[in-house]
Amino acid sequence: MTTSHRDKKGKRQTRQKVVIYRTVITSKDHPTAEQVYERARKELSTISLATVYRVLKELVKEGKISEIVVNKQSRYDYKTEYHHHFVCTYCGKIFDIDIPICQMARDFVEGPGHIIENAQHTFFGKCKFCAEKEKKGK
Amino acid sequence: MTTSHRDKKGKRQTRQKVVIYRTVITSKDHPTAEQVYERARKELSTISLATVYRVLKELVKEGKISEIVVNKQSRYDYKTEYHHHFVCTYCGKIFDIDIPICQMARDFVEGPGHIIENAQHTFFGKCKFCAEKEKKGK
DNA sequence: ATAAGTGCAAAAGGTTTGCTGTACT
DNA sequence: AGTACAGCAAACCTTTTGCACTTAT
Repeated sequence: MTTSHRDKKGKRQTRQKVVIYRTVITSKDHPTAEQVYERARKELSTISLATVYRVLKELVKEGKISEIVVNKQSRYDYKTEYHHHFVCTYCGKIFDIDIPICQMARDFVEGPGHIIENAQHTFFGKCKFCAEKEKKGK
Repeated sequence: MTTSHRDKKGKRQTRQKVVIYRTVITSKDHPTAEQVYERARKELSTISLATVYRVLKELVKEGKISEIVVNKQSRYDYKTEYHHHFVCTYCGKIFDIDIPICQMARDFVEGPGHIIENAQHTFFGKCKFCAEKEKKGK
């Protein structure tokens, strides 16, 4: 029996998947699907946006990358451990807030009997850099 | 000087606004814009969806209602005090989790100098009722 | 009277999908 | 060989917008 490049579910290894995965893993700025597409295109110019969407969704389901939603738009994150985000509504940048979900919040959800499977905790506001820029501007 | 029904910004009081506001205030289930539209239509059948969208946005900006986003779709909430939400991914129901933002999380954001203006903290999972239903089903 | 607001239909923006052809195993 | 996958364009769904008409003040 030869070594198979196909996973348990019959998924195949394609050039597109490799490029998309590498693109996300090397992007530290929470890119949108469109941005992943633009970056992946530099390596594989014939790739299509539909494929990018399909592969991103597959990678998320497999737990290889994670997805966050900001302004009703998906963004992809090479970090898969849970963390919060801070979104600057002035410059658009997204900052990782590396803390787990607060235990009290968790208790308030699980206390009534709900089962947490996922969470998304996002803060919005003015980032340090935009705040400084504004101060100087005056 | 007569008492004006117009607020500071020259906003007028219309039947549409009154109906939409009342609809949200009396809806305890975090309705979508479409649901607000359907409900408002029972009182004012000629109202349009565009007006519902415009008025909801205005009410949110004025702080009279609040908006949460679930699955990239806006939902409206009569409660304006901050709270978290739990979304059941099995039945779609949304539950209020009445706790403020954890102080530690806040400190982790403000520590580096960011300024929090808003937040949205959502949990996803299986609600108490769906969990019970499943247990009985076996 | 006049400017804000409404309704309608079209457009926008992000994402998904059907189909046909391609390529991994 | 046979099935999973890719590319393309069309469809989708929610939300926004331009325009002409209406209405609150």
